[in-house]
Amino acid sequence: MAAKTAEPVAPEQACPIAPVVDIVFSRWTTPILWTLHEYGRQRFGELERRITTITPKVLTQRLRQLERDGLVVRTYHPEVPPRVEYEISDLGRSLAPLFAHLSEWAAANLPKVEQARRTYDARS
Amino acid sequence: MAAKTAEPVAPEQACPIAPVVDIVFSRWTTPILWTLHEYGRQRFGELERRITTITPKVLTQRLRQLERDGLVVRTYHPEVPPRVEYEISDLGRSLAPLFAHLSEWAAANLPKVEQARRTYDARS
DNA sequence: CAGTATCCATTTCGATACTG
DNA sequence: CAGTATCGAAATGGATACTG
Repeated sequence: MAAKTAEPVAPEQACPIAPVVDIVFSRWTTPILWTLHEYGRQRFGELERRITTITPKVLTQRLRQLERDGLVVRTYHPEVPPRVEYEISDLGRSLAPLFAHLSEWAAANLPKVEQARRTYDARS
Repeated sequence: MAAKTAEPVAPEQACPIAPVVDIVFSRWTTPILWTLHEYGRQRFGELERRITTITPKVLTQRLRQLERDGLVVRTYHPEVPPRVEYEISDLGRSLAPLFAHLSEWAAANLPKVEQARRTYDARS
């Protein structure tokens, strides 16, 4: 908090949480993780139906990313027709308290954000 | 967690934290909030130098958004040359515990994510 | 100093069609 | 069923130059 002169730092170092934000809060990841946490192990099509506005292409991309990061486990059953199941991993589940914390902040403060927006939009 | 049949819900409703994610974790917001929290009230140019890779255009856009959402306070001093100061608001400061929580998760689990990536990239 | 304006590159997205 | 391929639209971002 001291008023030092501005000393440049690497973009990621300017914010220690930047890396985790990229992993956990990139587009579509929270709806996917939330759905997997809420409804348990499920198939590609179920996810697709529950997250109504996502397209299969994007859903695949995001699931691959989450799988690569170890937050989601993909299980392929070589049957005909093929069956694939996705579930949240232990690592993914470890985010639950964080998401709960976020929910609490939202409940307490989202109305304030909305009020701030109304005030801002009203002036000017 | 029950295995109901997939019932479509609105995209935001598929994930209750989606709205707050948009507000708090959209691009550049965490580096900006972090810098304001870390170094206190400061001018546009200081922010620009500390967050080395951001351009003035984008910095302005994000600061406006944060101001509108009530997370940042902008103070204009009508002098010559003009002086503008930005500081984090009480609402913005209320995110500190959440960011700390995120830091803790990162410290404990980022290595696991990196390991998962190495494993994933090694196969296939 | 604190931005704007403009132009352009890149990424991301959605729609659609197709396949093992 | 669980994706992939392809295309084009759109949002976003960066570089640069300029201004009250």
